[in-house]
Amino acid sequence: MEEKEISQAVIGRLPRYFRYLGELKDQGVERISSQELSRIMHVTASQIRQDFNNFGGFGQQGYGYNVEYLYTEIGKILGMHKKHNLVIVGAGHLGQALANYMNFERRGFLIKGLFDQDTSLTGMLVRGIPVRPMEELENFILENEIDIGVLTIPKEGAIPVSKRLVKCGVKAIWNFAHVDLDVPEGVQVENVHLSDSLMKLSYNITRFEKEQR
Amino acid sequence: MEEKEISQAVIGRLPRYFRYLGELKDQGVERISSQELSRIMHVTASQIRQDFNNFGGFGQQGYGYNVEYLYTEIGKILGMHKKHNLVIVGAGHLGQALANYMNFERRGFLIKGLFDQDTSLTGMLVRGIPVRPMEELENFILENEIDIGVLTIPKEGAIPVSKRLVKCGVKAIWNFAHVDLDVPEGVQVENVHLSDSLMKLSYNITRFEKEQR
DNA sequence: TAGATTGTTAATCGATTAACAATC
DNA sequence: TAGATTGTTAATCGATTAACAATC
Repeated sequence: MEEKEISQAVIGRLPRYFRYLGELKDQGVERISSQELSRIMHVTASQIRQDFNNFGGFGQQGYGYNVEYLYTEIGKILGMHKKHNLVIVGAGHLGQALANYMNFERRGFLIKGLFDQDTSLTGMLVRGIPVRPMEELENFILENEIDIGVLTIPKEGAIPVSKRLVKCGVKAIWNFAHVDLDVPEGVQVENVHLSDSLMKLSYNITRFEKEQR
Repeated sequence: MEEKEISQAVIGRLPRYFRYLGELKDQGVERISSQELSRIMHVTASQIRQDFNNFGGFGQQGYGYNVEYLYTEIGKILGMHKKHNLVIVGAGHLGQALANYMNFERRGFLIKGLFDQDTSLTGMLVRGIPVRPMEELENFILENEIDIGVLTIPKEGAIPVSKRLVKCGVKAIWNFAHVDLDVPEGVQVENVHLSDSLMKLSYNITRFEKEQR
């Protein structure tokens, strides 16, 4: 059974489908056609059908898609039925903000540990999780079956820490540091470069003002 | 003089060029060829030349690109020479983390105000900026020439607040709330959906594990 | 059965890569 | 001038949209 490669363009749209289907489900909507979903989400019906069909036939001709079923299936594709154990490296403002964000826990992303180079923070509790010193990182990862490392440290420290994470076998890094990581094949990296996002915003503001003239 | 539309794919790459060129500049590198940059950034030289040529000829045949000049020009394209005034709506952990992040200020994104529905936070200082009650939002935006509204509130409140921001004439919204905003043409929106980003990570972990089997 | 809507193939569009003439 | 490398055109590739036969 050949597994075809799904493009990252499609993957990138799945969380949004998942969100809309969750909302429809909560509203008690039972079934939906690609056309109706198209109208709500402002994407073409054709794209919706193509996207879903990458994973097999979720719908039924003449009927549409069962909202609850589709929601569950997309959740499975995204791995939402699994639990992931996280450590956050960098207990500054951003690291603390992420540690405090309950919604990740609801989705199965469990924050198990918080680490910081600054030993004056050691022992501080963030939502009940104590900050630990960097020396304990390796042991903690191994003992707690950590999947995902979150980097919320300045760019200078990010590369060496990413190497330590990889060496302990984490499967993925969620990188908020403003630097590109170089990890071995098979270690997943998802970058959240906030300043890049602001720069795009800045560009688009200027572009629109130019268009008006 | 016809301004050609630049694709968002290109725009999305500009901040990364800007970052690498800044680093090269700091290292004292004077000139660089598309081929060399290609090797460093892991993109094709052809793409680099195509991207830059969207904005006119920055290079010189037989020589390459002057790093400092190219850095400055891309900065201008991104609007990095301009200042933007921001308000953050939602003074929770994430809002505070963003308010504390100095690097945005360095890039000309000046955080002028912080707002929160919870009046028990009113007056609290975050990096010297007092938290204000929501009633003051409109006047504050008008008086301080606010460009950009940042939404760091739960999704329930995001849409009404976005409408208030738009009504006061903000040019752009940086949206951290997990909901799609519906704004008039010309108002720029940049979404940072952190949980979507985590879901992609989760998908890619599972995908890789499947491939191995 | 008739109507609706999927699943899927074909057509189009846009983005990336390759090639090379222009030129420093 | 010869060598290097851009700017730009052409070729390729992939993603999106359109169309429609299959089927519930």
